[in-house]
Amino acid sequence: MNTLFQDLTNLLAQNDIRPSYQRIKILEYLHNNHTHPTADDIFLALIPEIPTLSKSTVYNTLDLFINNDLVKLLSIEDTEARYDILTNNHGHFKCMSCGEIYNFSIDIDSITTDELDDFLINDKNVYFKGVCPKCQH
Amino acid sequence: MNTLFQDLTNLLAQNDIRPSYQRIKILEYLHNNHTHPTADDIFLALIPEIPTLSKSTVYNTLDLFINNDLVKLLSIEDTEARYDILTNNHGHFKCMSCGEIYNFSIDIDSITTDELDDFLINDKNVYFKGVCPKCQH
DNA sequence: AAATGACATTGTACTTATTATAAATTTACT
DNA sequence: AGTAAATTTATAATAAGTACAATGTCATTT
Repeated sequence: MNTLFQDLTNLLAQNDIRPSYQRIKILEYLHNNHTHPTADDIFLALIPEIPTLSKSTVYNTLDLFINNDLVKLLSIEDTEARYDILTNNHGHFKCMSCGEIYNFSIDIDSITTDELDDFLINDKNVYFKGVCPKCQH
Repeated sequence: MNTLFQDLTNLLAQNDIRPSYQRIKILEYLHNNHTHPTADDIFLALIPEIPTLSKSTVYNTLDLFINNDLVKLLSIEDTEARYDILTNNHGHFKCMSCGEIYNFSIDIDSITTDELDDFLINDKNVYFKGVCPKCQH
């Protein structure tokens, strides 16, 4: 059958999150689309399959995933939040011309400073901005 | 007299920005307050001195400063934009408990990857999130 | 298997940061 | 001083996100 669906169901259960259809579908979308979607992107993508889906559910579910470290919130975009399923360390580059957000691999753990020795660090982000190759002419 | 006022006036003139009273005052506030203020913080701080000040002017002026590389836009905060007068390389730490944003020195130039060789990089940001010493108990 | 209570989803209304726009004011220049 | 351009202001519009109450769903107990 659909083993991804089953895997994601298990992943949710492992995190003590009741694997509702909406939650699995949202997680599945994030798993299949590493495009740093907005909440609205996710909503619009799923509405054909789940016509009753509410935006509140999308927001609630994303918050739930963030609090359980399944999903990471990106603040690279000024106007609206973007979401990224949690993967290995990587930075994000935003093209100021076309708006696309690219991943690039980087060892974020190695970025450190003894000025923060007394701080509890839960999350590290590296954001670059500029112009991507496609937009350089 | 007030030499800072004069210095900031000159700084604006050097960047081909007409040094209006509002612009100088907004720049002065950012110079004196490295607190990563929101547009509203700036507006509320200046309204006693400039009763006619409009929020549009604050937004317009901040955009102008950003486009002239006098001010940097921080996207560490999800809900509203924060502004930082341009200084040396440093990262930002946001305490998720009290919301305060701390600076820490870091050599951002040394963060690089050959994956972005063909990208034009204009801006690099390092954001950490966690709990500051004051809030750890 | 029905009842119960907890949890999840939905829809609506609301809040609020930001943007757009047009009018009014100020400034620079002839 | 008069005029055009730049700047500021005020208001209205946009849109992301939140709050909340009502509805629906699920799991467990009896």
